Amino acid sequence: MSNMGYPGHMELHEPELRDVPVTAVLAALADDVRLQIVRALAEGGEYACGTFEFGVSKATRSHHLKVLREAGLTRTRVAGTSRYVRLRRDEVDRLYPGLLDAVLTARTPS
Amino acid sequence: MSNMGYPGHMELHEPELRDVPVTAVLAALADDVRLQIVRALAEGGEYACGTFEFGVSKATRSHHLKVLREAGLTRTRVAGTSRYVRLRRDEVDRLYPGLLDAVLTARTPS
DNA sequence: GAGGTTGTTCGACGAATGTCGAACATGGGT
DNA sequence: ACCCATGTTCGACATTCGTCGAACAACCTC
Repeated sequence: MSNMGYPGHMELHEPELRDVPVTAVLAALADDVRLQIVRALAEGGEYACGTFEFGVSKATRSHHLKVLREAGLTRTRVAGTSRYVRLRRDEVDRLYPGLLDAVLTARTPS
Repeated sequence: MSNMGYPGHMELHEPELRDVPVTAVLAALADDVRLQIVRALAEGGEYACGTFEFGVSKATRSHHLKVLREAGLTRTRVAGTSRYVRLRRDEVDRLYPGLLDAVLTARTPS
């Protein structure tokens, strides 16, 4: 069992939320597809990336998940060929109280 | 000159906050210059547009104030050649409780 | 009215963003 | 080993965005 480094695969960039500019966090949430992803994640638990089928290609989906991750909003666990994403709810709520609640409960203006 | 139906002055577009998509509200706040403006406005009261000198030209400043206004975040009162802007704090707080507080109290991770 | 102040609008430009298909990488199954 | 499923990365492309100077419009004061 080699407990040494991880030569083969890239480490996932998951910054601390406090190191991310507020504008980056807001920009990450200011997209319809990403907001749908966040809403789905807010149900709780982990979701494989492939779960999110919102009318975009898998390349685009991967891009959006990267934006959310690098904004400090999600955490990703690698398991085999799949990656499981979950919302960093407690951390977001602690640093930005009310932000997620405000965004998630928003009604879409018909 | 005859009156050609051309309006004497454009009406300011100030939508109701509930008619603005959440993504538009978030996008309006996801900019450094606009965030500085909102922070200044959060002090309370009205501010003339020229008050905001944040290293951008007056054309850019006018653009940012338009974005904030059309996102339903600010209200503008015309008085002579000046325009006085104020934050629609109550309405924002009512529709998105915690949003402004979360954004305004954010520390810059510089 | 002339001139100055305040703010908006109009192109124009570069940068950033969302999107896709295709190629690639990795791991699981048979 | 081969194939397939899951995701990422790489151009490429169109669109949007932030920025500016210049022109314009409205207003106030002399």
